Amino acid sequence: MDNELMIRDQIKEDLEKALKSLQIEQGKVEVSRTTDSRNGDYTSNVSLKIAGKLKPFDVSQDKQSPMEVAKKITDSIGILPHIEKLEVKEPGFINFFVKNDFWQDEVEKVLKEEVLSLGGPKLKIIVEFTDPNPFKEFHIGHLYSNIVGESISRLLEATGAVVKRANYQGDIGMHVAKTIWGIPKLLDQIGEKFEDIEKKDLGARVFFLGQAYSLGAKEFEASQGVKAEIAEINKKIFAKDPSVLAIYEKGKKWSLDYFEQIYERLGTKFDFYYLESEVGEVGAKIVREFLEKGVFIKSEGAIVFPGEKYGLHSRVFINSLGLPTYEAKELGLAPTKYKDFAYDESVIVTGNEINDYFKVLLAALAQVAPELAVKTRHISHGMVRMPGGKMSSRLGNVLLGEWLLDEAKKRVIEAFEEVPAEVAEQIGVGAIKYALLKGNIGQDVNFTFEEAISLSGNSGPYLQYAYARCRSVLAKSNKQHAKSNKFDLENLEPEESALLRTLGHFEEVVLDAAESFAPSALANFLYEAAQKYNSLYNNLPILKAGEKERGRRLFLTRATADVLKKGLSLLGIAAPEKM
RNA sequence: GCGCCUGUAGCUCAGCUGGAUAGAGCAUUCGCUUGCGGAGCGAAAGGUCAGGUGUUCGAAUCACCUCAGGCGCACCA
Repeated sequence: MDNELMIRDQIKEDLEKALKSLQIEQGKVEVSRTTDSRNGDYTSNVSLKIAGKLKPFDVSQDKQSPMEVAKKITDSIGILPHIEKLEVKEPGFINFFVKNDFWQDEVEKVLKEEVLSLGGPKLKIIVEFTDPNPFKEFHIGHLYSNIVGESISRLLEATGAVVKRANYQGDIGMHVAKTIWGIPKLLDQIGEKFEDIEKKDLGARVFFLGQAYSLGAKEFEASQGVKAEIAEINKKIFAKDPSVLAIYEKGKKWSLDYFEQIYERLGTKFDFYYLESEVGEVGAKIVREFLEKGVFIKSEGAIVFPGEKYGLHSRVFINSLGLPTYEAKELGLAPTKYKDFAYDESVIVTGNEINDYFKVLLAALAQVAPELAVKTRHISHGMVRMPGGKMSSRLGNVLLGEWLLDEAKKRVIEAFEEVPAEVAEQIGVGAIKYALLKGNIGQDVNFTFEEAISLSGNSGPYLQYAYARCRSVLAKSNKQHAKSNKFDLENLEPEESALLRTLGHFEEVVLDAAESFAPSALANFLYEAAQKYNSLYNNLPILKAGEKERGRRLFLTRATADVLKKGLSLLGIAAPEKM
């Protein structure tokens, strides 16, 4: 998009101008998309809002009627370039009907762009997401975080921002100590030696670590003695004690290599990796420095941030052993990121179970680095729930991210006939991504394979199928027709008009989705577009239509394919040509 | 106990910076193929927007209360 305003904003400006010329004071004018095409393309409720506050033009009345105000406004607006007609409707809405050729131009603009670019400010934004922990499982929560973070990153890029992806991995802390404590115990239980484990493939090795963690975590809670042993191991890990170092380094590498395999499947490439072991000391230093300034206080041998002062709760930043907790590490992470990339905005995507914790953290950050705190934005997502109960890595009944991907692919292969493995992967991963992104990210998702894959309806495969169908129609068309853009826009069939208008809103929807960090807004828009195309496809001939209609419908087919492909890509979903 | 989030059709969810007749998908019932991919399309049926009070010309949307569920509340992350 060039510097031109979006039509919605143009209408807004026109309304504001009209109000000014009528000498009506009104701060914000709202213009929104209509839900019913009979009411035009855009509507404003401005006269309803202001009528009650205005002095009557006519002294015989004690109030302005919204209808009258709306009429005065529309008279004052006059004729606008892209507007077919203006209408005032009870009880006082002003409806704008946009010309067909404007929508055609909008759609063509999108078609011309290789990559969608809304030409917004080139903000520097760092987006942190996924954040799995070495020595623990990569579970479906991490998968969700990755899918949300990747989509948000792509949406922000589309607006013109320069986005860097960051991944923060907890390679040090109590969970690591629990795993390392659990390793020899687990080896005993299964009657194997560490050397045996080393010979296994990567997935099996990482699975072993997860089991060891689960064992350690269980015993940690069950026994005071074990608790002390694990705390001791934790101290040794921080001190890089030779008795634990070798196994620590090996386990860490296994985990990180394994995570990398999953990122590749998901289509994420991180620009920065941060490890807790690296930012821990930075954070601890900050805490000690601000302990003297009174931001932090000592309590029961630990250093805590007194959150109650800010209407929150207190949290430990440095524990009584002198080791930084996650909180202190996170405090060190903010300036470390900034050193790598002087961001305008820092977005952190996590599960919503740590919302309150994050508020405390941001309050602490506001004390030690206010300039960074104001740039930081926490986006949280809900839990992925599957029929069959809760998951907990502590109890060892966690659902692995890799399992979800494999299972989806397997089911795609079963359900589809003769689908190449590569396409099955794209459909499977796309199905999962779409299922997780089509709802509000802040809420929990009830995930079922049936809904995500095998059923029709609002699903990834439905959108991919619509795309593949468009490609198929285009492949069978005369190429010259498919490329000509000039055609008759008079007497559009309802299906054509509805589709053209929907597609024309693409950029507006992407912008809104990016601004509100809501991939679901885009997902639902794409579904609407696919539905409208399918409706046209089923009700009107395309290739066998008359000359005039064929050109027009092929253009719409091409535009639908393009919007679906670009839109799905912003959700991180591939669009196979055939499926 | 305190804090945050959630409650919309049988089920899963959109809609929430107040606006026009509350929308989809699944499931149920009926229909559409001598045509471009039927994994599709069309239609029917399905609602006390948890309940109550308030604010407003107008409330699913805002405020307050009640009920129900989820999550969190100091040395895990």
